[in-house]
Order: sequence, then structure tokens, then C-alpha cells
Amino acid sequence: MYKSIAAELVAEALHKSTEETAKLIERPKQLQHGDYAFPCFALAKEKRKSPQHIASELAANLSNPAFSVIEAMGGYVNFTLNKEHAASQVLQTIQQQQVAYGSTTVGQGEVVTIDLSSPNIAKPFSMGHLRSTVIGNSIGLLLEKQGYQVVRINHVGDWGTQFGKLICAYEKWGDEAKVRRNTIPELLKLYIRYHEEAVQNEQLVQEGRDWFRRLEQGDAYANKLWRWFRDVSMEEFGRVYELMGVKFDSDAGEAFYNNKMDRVVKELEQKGLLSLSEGAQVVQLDAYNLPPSLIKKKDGATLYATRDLAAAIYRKESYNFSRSLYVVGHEQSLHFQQLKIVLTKMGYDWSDGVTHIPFGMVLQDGKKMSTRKGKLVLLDKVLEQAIQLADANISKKNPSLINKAEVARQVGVGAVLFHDLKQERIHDIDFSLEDMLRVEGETGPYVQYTHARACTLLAKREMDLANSEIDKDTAAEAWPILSQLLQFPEAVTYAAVNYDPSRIAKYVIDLAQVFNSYYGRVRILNEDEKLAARLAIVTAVKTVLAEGLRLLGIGAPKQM
RNA sequence: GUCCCAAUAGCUCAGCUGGAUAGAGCAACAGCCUUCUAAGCUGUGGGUCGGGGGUUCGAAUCCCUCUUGGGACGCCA
Repeated sequence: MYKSIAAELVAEALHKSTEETAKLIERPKQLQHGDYAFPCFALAKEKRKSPQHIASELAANLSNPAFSVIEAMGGYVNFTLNKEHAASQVLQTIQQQQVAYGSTTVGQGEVVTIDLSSPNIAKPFSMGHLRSTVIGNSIGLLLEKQGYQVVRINHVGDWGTQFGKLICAYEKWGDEAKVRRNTIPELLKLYIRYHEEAVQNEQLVQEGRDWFRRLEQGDAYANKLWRWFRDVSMEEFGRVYELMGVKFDSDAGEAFYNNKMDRVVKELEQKGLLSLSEGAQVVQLDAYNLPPSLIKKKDGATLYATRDLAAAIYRKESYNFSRSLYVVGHEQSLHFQQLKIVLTKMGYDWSDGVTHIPFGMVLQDGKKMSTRKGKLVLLDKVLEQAIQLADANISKKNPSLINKAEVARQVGVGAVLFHDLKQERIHDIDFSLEDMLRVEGETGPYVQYTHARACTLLAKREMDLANSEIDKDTAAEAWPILSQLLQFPEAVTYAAVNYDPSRIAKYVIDLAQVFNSYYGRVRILNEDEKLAARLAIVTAVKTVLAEGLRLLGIGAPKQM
């Protein structure tokens, strides 16, 4: 908000638009350079004066009660906020708005669907699906904070030739009792064995395909097995989602679209988009310099492109979204590029809103994890360990804590989720259990701990802060905190617009750091005339930390 | 082979879309708990921003090129 005041001042003086100047205004790295800066270098040519000259001229003509100092320094005009004024402003705003601080209404009346998580039935919940789940969930929370209505869709992988393979393997080597007892690991074993043997045995591949065709044609026995595998898997996934606190509005998976694909194929045909290539039905995309999109295999079975087209159309018809997001690994970039173009070729102008939000893969020893080779790390085991570790820490540090189990869950899960969310979405992550379980430094538990500290202070000294005023000295001493609080709305907007939860993760780390530094330096509960001002700051920090964590899908316990 | 993505401290990563002296965390070392939770704080050391060109008043950031790593490229999703 103060940035725009500075932008307006400069714009007026230069007879330029506020948008133009706002783009140039930056936040100086050095504290001595103030809170905002306007660089004058670009104006030098146009004005035929040195940047230094322009800056000092400009600085001399600018003034506003919001800023205590506006001065020229080496080609910049530096703005220093009136700390007392800004501090009381931001504290008041947070006190009034509470968790709504940073909210906007830009998305009012618009629906956004988010395709997230989408694990595969009969396979364990992998680390890759963790990324999709937590990133997608956080993006949903961020968009809700911007006023959008968000529909979270778990596009469960419950269909495809893999089930033909699985049924084939179960028929050959499966043991019903064993599978009943320990479903997912047993099914995984069968799946792995199938792939091991298929390398030697061409016939097995054909049998797998045949089973899938029978499944797709409605064969009763195949469907019974499929339903069984699906139900048990969903139950198991449900436990993981509950641990993580993720909820969906729809779990219409791939099978859901089985009866919705004919229509799409016919439509493609009618619009003259289909052509025959090597026995398969495809949409040629040569004009876009892309490989063709495969709609039907030569044996007539459908493919994921067919299903995703049907799903996209169904979602538009059901939810009338303005945007439809897919939080899926970057290895599927080509597929989503093709999907969007085929929708456009079909004449759907809403395809503009169809957006792939890619993320990096979870690698092991620098390589892709493979289900088929059984090389993968299971999420529930990781969460379990994280929770145990949190529990052990509580027993050591705060043994009298009342709701220990719930706090251990929040902290353990918080560590795992935060580790994933804090780094750039697109970067690959080399799997490291050690890093995920870390609780010191730039971690979820560190932020949670800071929040708990603030809560404890407030519990120890209750006070009515409604009319508390902040004095100049307190504002100056706590300035790094106040300045950071001031930036929360910007961080939220940036994160929402760029689908980038890591921005919020970095923000809460920074806020926690400046607060902890203050905590180590200043005795907050000292009974003096400035106590109310300090408590007002602590309250604001508590509110914003909790809200930041919430936007990441992470809990903020009051004690830990 | 073609296309996409990445490369910053010993390790893991930031760097606010081109600005002032490139910053954190971990690890190492030195300190701080008889008063608000040490899952914390303070300090020290650590850099050819992968290499080379270019654009610009100004480049870790934009463009070209090379190197290295990862991914995708028709019947898996």
C-alpha cells in the first residue's frame, strides 16, 4: 500500500502514469537505503541529465506524511517510511482484519477447478503424488483467499492398461487371502513381478492387453476384481489425506469418464480432426510442431488423451470454470500442451483457461523412481516417521503438553509438507529422508515453534489491545518485523498469481526469523509502558504466521 | 537426433521478474538457558553466480553458443 503512495508521488512529479512508476519502484537490500527506492537511470537519456541530478531534483519536490525521509542517493530516490505511522497502521489493519489480512476479491464469482493428487489405484502413494497433493492444495487455499471458488478434483488413476496387467498377474500368481490382508503391497508385488517376467515373455504383454479390453467391455469378473482393488486403495489413500488434512470436492477418476468418451470421439470425427495413422486414430498437430495426439489405439481401446479431453469438457459443463488447473509433474508437459490445442481445434475458446502447473520430480540418486522396479519410497512410512520424531521431541521438551498426539501429527506432517513447499515448484528434488525430517533452521517446525512461542507470550499476559498505541522507539526496534508484516498481502498475491506456494513458505520463514531475533533481544513481557505495544506486535505476528501456515495446508499448534 | 527444464558457498536452496556491497539454512568453529519454550538467539570462516560471447548506463537475472545433469518425444499415465 505504501509502495503505491510512493509510485503516485513520483508519477505526479514526472507526469507519468502510476503503473509505469510502480513497476520501477523496488525494495532496497540495505536497511540504510530506506523502505522503497525509485531508480532514475532510465530517465537519464530522456531528460538528458545525470541520474544523480534527476534524483536530487525529484527528492526535493516530493513529500508525504507517510514518509519521514525522501532523499537522493547515487541515482536513486530513497523513501523511508514514517515508522510510527506505518507501524500503527499495519498493526491496526491486522487487528481488524485478523485472518482476512491479505485477502482480495479479485476472484469473486469465478470458479477454478484444480486437478491434484491423482494417485494410481493398486499402487502405493508415492512421493511424486505428495508433491501434487500439497502444491495443489496450497494453490487452492491461495486462490480461495483471492475470492475464487475452488473445486478440488482427485483424478484418481483407476483405469488403463495397467489394470489389465494387474488382473493378469493376479490371475496367474495372486493369493486372495494374502491380498485381503495386505492389499496394496501385495498388489504391488504382483505388478512388479508382471513387469519382470514380461521382459522375457511377449505373451504376457498380450494377455495384459486382453484383460484390459475385457474390463473395458464390461466383463463381470474383471470388473469385480477392479472394484475390489479400487475400494481398498481408496480407503488407504483416505487415511493419508486425513493425516495431511486434505479434502476433495470430487474423486471422479479415470473410470468415471468411460461412458463420456464416445461422445468426444464422435465430436472429433464430426469436426474432421481425426485421421488414421499406423492403425491408430490421432489428431495431427503438425501445424503446431508437435507430435500427434493419440485418441484410440489400433485395438480400439482409449488412451489418456481421450480421457483427459472428456474430463476437461465434463468439468467445463459441470462447474463452468474460468480456469482449469492441472497440478501434474513436468514430465507430462507435452501431453497438456496437446490437450489444450486439441480443445482449441474443437472450437472451445475456454481452452485458454486450461493450464498445466508442472512441478519437478522426486528423484532418487539423481534418477526417476520407478514403480515397476519397486524403487520407490512410501509416503505413509515417511509421515509415520516424521510424526514419531515430533512425538519424541515433545516428550523431551514439553512432556506436560495436553493434546500431544494431535500436536505431534501437526508438527510431523508440517515438517514433510513444508520441506516440499518451500522450494521452487519446478525444481527436481533428490529424495532425502534426513532433510524431510529436519526440524531446525528453515523448516515447518521452526515456523510452528515461533508461532507457539508467540501464543505462549499472549497466554501469559492477557491485555486488551484495542486502543494500544505504538511509540517511536518500539516501532524502530521492531521495524524488521513490522516491515515484514506489511509485505504479507503482496506475498499472498504473488503466490496466488504465480501458483507459487514457495513464496509463502519463504515469507513465513523470514517473519519467524525477524521475530525470533527480536525475542532474543527484547524482553517482551517486561512490565513497562510499552508492554501493550509489544503485545500488539506479538499478536500480529501470531495471526500472520498462523494464516501463512494455513495457506500452505499446515497446522499451527498453540503449544509444542 | 529434436524439443523442454535446470546449473549460485562443502551440502540444500533464496535472490522480489534488469538495479546499490550476491543472501539464508545445514555442516564446521566460538559464545548465550537461576527471569517470556535452546525445535531458539549472537558471532566467525566460506563465492570465477557451469564456460565463452552479446544486449544495456547497469546482468546471477535477458539473447546466442558450448558443457554437464534431468525429462519428454505414438499405442503407459
